Amino acid sequence: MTRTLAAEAAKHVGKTILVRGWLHKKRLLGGLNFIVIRDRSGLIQVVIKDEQEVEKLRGLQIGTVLSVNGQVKKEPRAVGGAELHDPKFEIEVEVSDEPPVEIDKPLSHKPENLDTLFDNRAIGLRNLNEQSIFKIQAEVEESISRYLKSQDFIKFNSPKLLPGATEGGAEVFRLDYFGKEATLAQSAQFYKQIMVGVYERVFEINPTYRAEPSATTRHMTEFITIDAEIGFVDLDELLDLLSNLVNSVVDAVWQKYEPELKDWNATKPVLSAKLPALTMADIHKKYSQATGEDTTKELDLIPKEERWICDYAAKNLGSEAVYVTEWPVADAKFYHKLYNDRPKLAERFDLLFRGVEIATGSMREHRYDKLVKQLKEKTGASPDDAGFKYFLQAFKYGLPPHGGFGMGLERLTEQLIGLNNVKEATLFPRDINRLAP
RNA sequence: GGGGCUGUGGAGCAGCGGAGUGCUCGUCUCCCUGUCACGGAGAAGGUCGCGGGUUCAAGUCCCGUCAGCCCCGCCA
Repeated sequence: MTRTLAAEAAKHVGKTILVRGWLHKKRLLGGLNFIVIRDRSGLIQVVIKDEQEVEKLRGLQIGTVLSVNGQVKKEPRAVGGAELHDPKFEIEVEVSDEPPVEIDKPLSHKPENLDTLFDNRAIGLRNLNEQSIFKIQAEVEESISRYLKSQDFIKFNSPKLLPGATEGGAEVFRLDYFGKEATLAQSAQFYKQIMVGVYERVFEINPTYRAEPSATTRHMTEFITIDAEIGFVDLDELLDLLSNLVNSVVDAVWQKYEPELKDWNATKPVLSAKLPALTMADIHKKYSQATGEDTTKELDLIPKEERWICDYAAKNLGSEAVYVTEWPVADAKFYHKLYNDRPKLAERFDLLFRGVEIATGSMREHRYDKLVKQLKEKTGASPDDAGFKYFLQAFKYGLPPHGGFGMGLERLTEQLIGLNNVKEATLFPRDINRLAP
């Protein structure tokens, strides 16, 4: 007999079907007994009266893999409107150990319990609420791909093992590479720019690695970045594209997973079609005036400012996401393009969403001579270093004006759902204290 | 790296100087024919993170240490 999924059972009322899955819940009442089976489609309840069949289940723990033949009965009292009667069980994988966490009710996401949550991740993820986080995340990823492809982007993959030299800023992981030193990619930056010379519009969704000793609710040592790069654009077009992308992702995810999002008490983000943009100087000024704390000397936004300006934008600009533009050159990377008329400012932006930075982007310096000059000034490195040489080659042989952005998949998921820690939106988080599971 | 907070059966918590570490969930046994956070009766399961100290008496107070979390810094 071919397998029928739990969610499809209601279509087979009166017929005998085969369901395969995991024992999710046992309620043995005596003469009348219920169990719930979980498969990839969801849950189905089985009603057991036959004592011999009940005996097969005795001693088996949640997680037991089993298959069951049973007759589908329409039953409004059961989840999904149908349940299985007169079941015959076959135990496929017997589980006799009690699971370390209960998976049939919500798991604790309190900060002090996250350690337990992650230590038991392999089992805890079977919880339907945990599952929903990563279904939502999968749709975030899918909808990003769909939107970018609809705009003529080509998806590609860049290498994550790189020769020593780096773009500066974050610390990188160093590792032995057959006697030479290699690093783990801190971004897809150089490769996506190189690919602009090939396809004009490219993106990838892959892991990136940072060896920062950060212990916060926003940072991990490994995370997934959506890296996009676009040729023949200016800053306004770039900001518009990202605005449209974010709006389209929010719509897609809410359309597909509204019940799951509401289970997490999520609210649909209020976003303007064109996300509002405020300059760094303006935000410092507004924040300093509102709070009395002077941040006008800061290069970047401090975390409190990020939260404050998001509140401000939600209340005054009709958007829970807001761009920060016009970054001081002192905080710019060597590949950032500076404003022609204001060389103290870079054409860089961050996108803040619900108090957290979810994306960063910029126009890139595409003129070879200027780029080499900025490289030398900013990093002190030689253009002949293996880490820069091939990147620069792309410019020497013609890259158009271009720009792009990197967006954190886990941070976006976290903020869409309303979680408090980016690790909760990560299947198997990696941070300064955790390397397993 | 700096500051703060927290470590108590498998999970989540209470106890904060004094009788026998208590509760909820889970597990096991028994009862239960519509449960769905089932209900009822009983049972098992603890080096109270670890090491010192104070005290007649220490999960409880002090010191150290380890682990985790939160904030700051770094960073995205």
